[in-house]
Amino acid sequence: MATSFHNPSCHHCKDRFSSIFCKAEQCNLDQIAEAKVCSVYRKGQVIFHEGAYPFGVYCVNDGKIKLSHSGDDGREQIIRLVRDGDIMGYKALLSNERYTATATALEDSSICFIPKDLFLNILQKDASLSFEMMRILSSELRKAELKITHLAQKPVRERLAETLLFIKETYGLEADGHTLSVRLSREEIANLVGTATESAIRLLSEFKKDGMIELEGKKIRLLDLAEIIRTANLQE
Amino acid sequence: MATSFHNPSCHHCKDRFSSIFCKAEQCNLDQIAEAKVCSVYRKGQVIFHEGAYPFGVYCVNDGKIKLSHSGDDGREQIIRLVRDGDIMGYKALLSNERYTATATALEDSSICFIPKDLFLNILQKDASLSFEMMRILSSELRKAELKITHLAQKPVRERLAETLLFIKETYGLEADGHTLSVRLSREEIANLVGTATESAIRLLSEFKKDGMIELEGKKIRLLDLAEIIRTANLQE
DNA sequence: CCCCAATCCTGACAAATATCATATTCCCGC
DNA sequence: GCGGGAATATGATATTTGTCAGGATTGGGG
Repeated sequence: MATSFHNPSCHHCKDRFSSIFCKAEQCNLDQIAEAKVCSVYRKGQVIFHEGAYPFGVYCVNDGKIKLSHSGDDGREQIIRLVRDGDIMGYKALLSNERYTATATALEDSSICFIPKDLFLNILQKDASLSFEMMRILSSELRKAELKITHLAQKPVRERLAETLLFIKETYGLEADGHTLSVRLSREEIANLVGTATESAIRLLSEFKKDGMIELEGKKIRLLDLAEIIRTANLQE
Repeated sequence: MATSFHNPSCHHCKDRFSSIFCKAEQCNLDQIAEAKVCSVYRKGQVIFHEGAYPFGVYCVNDGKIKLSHSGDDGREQIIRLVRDGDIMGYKALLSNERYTATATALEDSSICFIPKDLFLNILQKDASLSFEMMRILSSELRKAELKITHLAQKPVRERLAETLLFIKETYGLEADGHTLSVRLSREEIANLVGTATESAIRLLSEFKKDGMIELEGKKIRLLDLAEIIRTANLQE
């Protein structure tokens, strides 16, 4: 199981201005800070499992997480990349159903857990918090619908380029200004794009040959951003 | 433009127990009933356009609506089918951005319009309403993520069978217990499945040959539901 | 440091699906 | 009821993408 340690204060959390709690009322933040439990998960560890019942929401203090569906034939589909300040597990909680996705740490991560009753309770009382929750849900829904359209209409090549840009937007670049600051396996990239691993590998090689990117193990350096954007063929 | 007529009362609306407003407080319902404008849209008419700014939410009193993205090359992707009691246009409103989808009437429909300020205002005050809003958003998000996984992993044949079941779940059957009670063009079905029109037509013909369905113009009769479910290959 | 299992890569091939072309049918307005 | 344009249907073909196979590389644990 994950190691848990003394709770860091929510009031000094580095994500307090960007997370869902940025507009929550002070007294509610106090309650959350009191009740939450913060744990460290190692790379590869599962935070929650598809099919399990939720007992609260998770708020990422520091780390990178993937949320994925396990498809019929067992193939994984990554549906979201989670970063510092993001919460996860809220969908299941709000609709009072089981998790539809599995959360797995992409690297060692420290994650706070907020018990269900408290979270729902505060959500009822705090209009700012619940409005922020709706804003997040709307934005996720918008992204999901766009992804549906692209999956249905765009070829793998364009989707791969788009995925590289998406990873960059989500986790940013390393100090060199080019390297994606997350290490994903080719299979994970394929499961993000929605294609076969071999196709992802092949296209990454092509991108490299065309000078758009540079590959070094799991490091991916974006060399020609303009060309990647062009390849992604975004219109909206 | 759509014909508008004297507002029907929200308190006697046939959808008042199933819509988002089912748990709203009485006084807020009064305000909405007061301010809303109900209009009739003819089949094919657009209720709102992708790219436009929202001025309120729409609540379907009676009718059938499709919400669709217009993809890069102009091909349409249908992302939602809307029925009596559903609301639409809330995503854009909540995130204060422009519509990302176009709403088009699939048949003559009467639709109520609730002004933005009032809706947002009541959402702030009425915890039950905002909780219901979150529940709806969660459920839509869940469906969208499932659709992403299926688009990425399931062949067209399975997705078409699934789409037929989805249409049945959404709009139900006619009195005969077999005919889908909505008329969609083959192209619309294809745009729901996420495939080429010809592929949808071809597979529908196969389904017919296999005795799963019966086709008569735009009427689709589901004859062998068990076999359709088997073909859809649902696991979750 | 070395080995073994994972992962990554590449080619050949097969399958799924889209595209193009062409009937055929349907349905709407006159 | 009768054109005519749109929607539907079907075949031929091209393209995209997935699958399978085998080899190269890598990285983590002993």
